[in-house]
Amino acid sequence: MARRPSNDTGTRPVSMADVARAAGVSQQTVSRVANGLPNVNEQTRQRVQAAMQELGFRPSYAGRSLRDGRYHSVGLCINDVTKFGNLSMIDGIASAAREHNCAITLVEMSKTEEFSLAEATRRMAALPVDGIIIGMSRMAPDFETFDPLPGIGTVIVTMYAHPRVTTVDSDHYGCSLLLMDHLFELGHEQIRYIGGPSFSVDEQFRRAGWQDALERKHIEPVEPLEGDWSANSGYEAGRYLAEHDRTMTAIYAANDQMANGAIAALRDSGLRVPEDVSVVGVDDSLDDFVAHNELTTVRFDLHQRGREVFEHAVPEAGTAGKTVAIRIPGQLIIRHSTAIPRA
Amino acid sequence: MARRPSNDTGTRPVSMADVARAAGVSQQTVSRVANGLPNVNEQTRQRVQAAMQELGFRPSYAGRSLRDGRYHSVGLCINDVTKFGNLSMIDGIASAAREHNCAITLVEMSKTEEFSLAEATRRMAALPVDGIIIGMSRMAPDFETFDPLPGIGTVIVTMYAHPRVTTVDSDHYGCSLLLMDHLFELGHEQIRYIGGPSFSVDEQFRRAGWQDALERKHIEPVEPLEGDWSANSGYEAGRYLAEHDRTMTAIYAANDQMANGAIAALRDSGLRVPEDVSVVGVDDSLDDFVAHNELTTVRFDLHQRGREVFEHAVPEAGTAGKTVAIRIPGQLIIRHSTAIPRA
DNA sequence: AGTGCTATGATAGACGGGTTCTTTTGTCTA
DNA sequence: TAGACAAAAGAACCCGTCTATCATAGCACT
Repeated sequence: MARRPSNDTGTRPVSMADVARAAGVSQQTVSRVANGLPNVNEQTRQRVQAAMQELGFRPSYAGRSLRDGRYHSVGLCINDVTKFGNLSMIDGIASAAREHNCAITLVEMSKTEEFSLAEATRRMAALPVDGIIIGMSRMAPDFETFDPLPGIGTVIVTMYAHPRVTTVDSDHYGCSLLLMDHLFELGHEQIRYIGGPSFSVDEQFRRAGWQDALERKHIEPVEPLEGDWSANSGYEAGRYLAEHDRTMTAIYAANDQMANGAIAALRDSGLRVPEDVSVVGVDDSLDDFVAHNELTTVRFDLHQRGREVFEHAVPEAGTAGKTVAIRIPGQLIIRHSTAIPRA
Repeated sequence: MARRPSNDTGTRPVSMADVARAAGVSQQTVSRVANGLPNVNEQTRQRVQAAMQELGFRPSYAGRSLRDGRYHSVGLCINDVTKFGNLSMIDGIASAAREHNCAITLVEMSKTEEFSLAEATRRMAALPVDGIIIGMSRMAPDFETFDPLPGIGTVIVTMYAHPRVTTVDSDHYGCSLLLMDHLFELGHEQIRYIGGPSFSVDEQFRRAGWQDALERKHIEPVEPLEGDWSANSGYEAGRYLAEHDRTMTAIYAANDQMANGAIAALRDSGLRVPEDVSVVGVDDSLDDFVAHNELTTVRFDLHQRGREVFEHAVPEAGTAGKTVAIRIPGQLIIRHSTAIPRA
């Protein structure tokens, strides 16, 4: 009648006690063998190992975790797995986790809707995790008021700083400054902006960087356009700009995909890139998809970000947790979509 | 001296007993409150909940799992997270997992090297998983001899069938037939092939489909080319074909990225697509990256695959596990990169 | 006073691995 | 033959949650 068969008939996993019974020894002798401890007779050891083999013994994760209070896994909570930003997050964290011999426990919240940090931590905390990582690609409704759970490391991946939680992100503000400086040095001043959807945190900071860079040079920023990160939306925006703005000399698209679309639109409108208009993007994400990628862009070190995120979420003993805000700078990659503006 | 402090000073997680002590009730009552069982006085309930709140109680995953023998997580073992095939796997499985209120425990093996199934299951079995999913994107050295661990559902995502393990995959052979039939109907016969790296299982089946389709029509397959899935490799191959093969009327590239590169190469060589040469790809992966995507391709239902994979790895009680091989057909998407061949 | 119900406590055990303490067994030496 | 000592193995208990009993108290309704 037991929910799980406690004798040898059913599907209950094989425990040390089962092995011990089969080998005719006590459970702790099995433990000694399993953990390679000394003081076991060689014959006994072999007998126990044979029993393990035969029964297909594997140590229970639950039992072990209960005992030593560690899970060897880090929780990652994001919304849409397929978005470039989130994908690169998984990738970077997977590397770092592997270095620490650690797994990732992944939870995808809604694909499209925002979620609260409280809800996210509540769900993650119920899972086997030694630390919690939350990708906040759009502003959470409770960001200001959020308090991390005590007793478990928490890191939010976002550009916004938080007084009580460590935040880590690629520098989505600084990347704009890098690109704008590059364009300024070439001599551009009329630089239009094609952004992602305005709810995106990355968008908010990339755009702020564009705007601040212009204002620092006392150039009035002209109406930014809003896309949806896709090449098609970049194309639409590029087409619009080609037809309505004859003074612009450069376009800053907030990601490479839109930049690629914008370039196609400019060329379809009879403008040359980079001779007539320079175009820059962000992410360095085109290589696999576009032959002879010529786009000037910013590349982020996603593995470094992954490492920082991981190590703050699962601090080594002693490193424990002041709240910090880490911004990892990108690297300007100059290709051939930028040039000195026409006279 | 205890490794974990057993009193109230240290960092030991808060247990039910702690809550009970704080609320002045028995551990039993805390359990009743935690699990929403009846027969608890409203005042008592509130007192207990207040204590939980204040102490930051969260039920121990280890304790609970140990008790009820379930982890509510499925293990996923793949090599390179960022490859399209693997990414789409994470995406599809994440959806299915969420529907079952389940997390994914992700382990990235080596980025580049193949791994044995025995090694993969060994690692996954040591984690909190109710089922094991292994993405075999290249042939494992021990595929033939592999035996799944008893007592835990195992699914391999691959086109190869296995006598003792359920395998699930998108139909990487059938997609070729769909595309070839489409080209045959238009009147093409000289159809060249640009494949991925030959160690790739997907490549092996896509290529076999191309070859069989031709042979069924008694057309001799002409030397397939090998790329690396990237647009640049597709460009190189396309350039080569444009210069060396004046009789071909169509190119089948084994993924969209290479197809996109091939189209660029053909156009750079003065050939029109689709008027002079038709081009098809697989995956329907260009939309975000290329404006006005015109590539005829095959789209796979990755969420259906994810669901099949998940449900065979973590069977509902009763559904338990005959070994099957499931191939999920793709869908032909006809755009404007294919046309009737020139006369 | 008896019956039935609700609210709670006390106690114990199952789950599986690991640690600590203790006991048994075996061998060597005085 | 007794004593010393080490190796081998066992017994007990802990980790935290949940459930299964049982016991007890309080209250209300007959």
